Amino acid sequence: MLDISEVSKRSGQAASKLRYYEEKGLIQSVGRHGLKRLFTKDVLERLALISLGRAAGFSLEEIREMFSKSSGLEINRKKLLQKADELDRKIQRMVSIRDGLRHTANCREPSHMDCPNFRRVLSAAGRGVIPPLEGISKNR
Amino acid sequence: MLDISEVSKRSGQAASKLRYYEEKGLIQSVGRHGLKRLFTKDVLERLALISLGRAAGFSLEEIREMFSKSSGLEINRKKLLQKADELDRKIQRMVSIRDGLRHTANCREPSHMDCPNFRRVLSAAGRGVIPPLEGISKNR
DNA sequence: CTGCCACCTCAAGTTAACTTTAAGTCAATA
DNA sequence: TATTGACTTAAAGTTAACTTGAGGTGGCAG
Repeated sequence: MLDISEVSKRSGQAASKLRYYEEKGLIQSVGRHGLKRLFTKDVLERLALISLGRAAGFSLEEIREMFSKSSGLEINRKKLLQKADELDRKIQRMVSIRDGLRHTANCREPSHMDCPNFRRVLSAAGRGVIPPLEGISKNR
Repeated sequence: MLDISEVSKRSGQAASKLRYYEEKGLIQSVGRHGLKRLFTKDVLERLALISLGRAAGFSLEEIREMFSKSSGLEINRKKLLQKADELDRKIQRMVSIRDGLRHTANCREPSHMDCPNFRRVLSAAGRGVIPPLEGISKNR
């Protein structure tokens, strides 16, 4: 059993964050000693996974979905694979954007918008990034 | 010359966002017609670049730095390439994380933390993600 | 000239993900 | 037993990136 400061130390996460995560249902404490929360050490694994997800740009809510209405530590493997695929798509877009930045830095066209290369990259970057060439557009 | 609704239509960005961007120094209007802002059409290119940067996960402040204390449209090519490199590193991490998610979904180790594969992925994912194996750690 | 309406400004509201603060509790130590 | 100090809760504060709302202005169609 670990108290919150122990978990904080071992996970590198602020205690306030751990309480916040518990409040949001991302982790659970298994009991109390007086007022003080007690955690089992598998919370550390859970926290590692959460950090992994956060680093990948997923919201806490999305991460919560990755864990089953779980019998303990069980992870929802299907959701996990879904997220991996999602991440794959993100990566594709980031590659395009990276190439777009490099291109923009090097291209000497007077206006980037006239460069087909640049326009292609914008379109790969995703929704709302591409101004239509001339005229009508979805506005919100 | 374009008024704000024209820019909004062509860029697909809400007028409020355009005003906000101007306030933050990311775009400029070139004059007024009465109260109404007037933009030249190269603002569209600028906006495309901003969207590009946002889609890549850069903050408005970071994006602002990508533009020179600029003689007009000139882009700070050096900063642009820096950001591309930064993005490259982000991509590397995301690839690791994606692999980490896939691994976690498939690995049958009782505890992922005991799996060297998983630990390697965590460490690739970056700062603060890796709980030390046992004991002493940076806490904030 | 009058009034409309798209635009304006400035302030306040919104969301996510936390942190900070104030006031309280309680197990362990002296 | 009294004090200490790490922990507790609840509420409020913080930041980024916007949006929304209230109240104002001024070209231009009629």
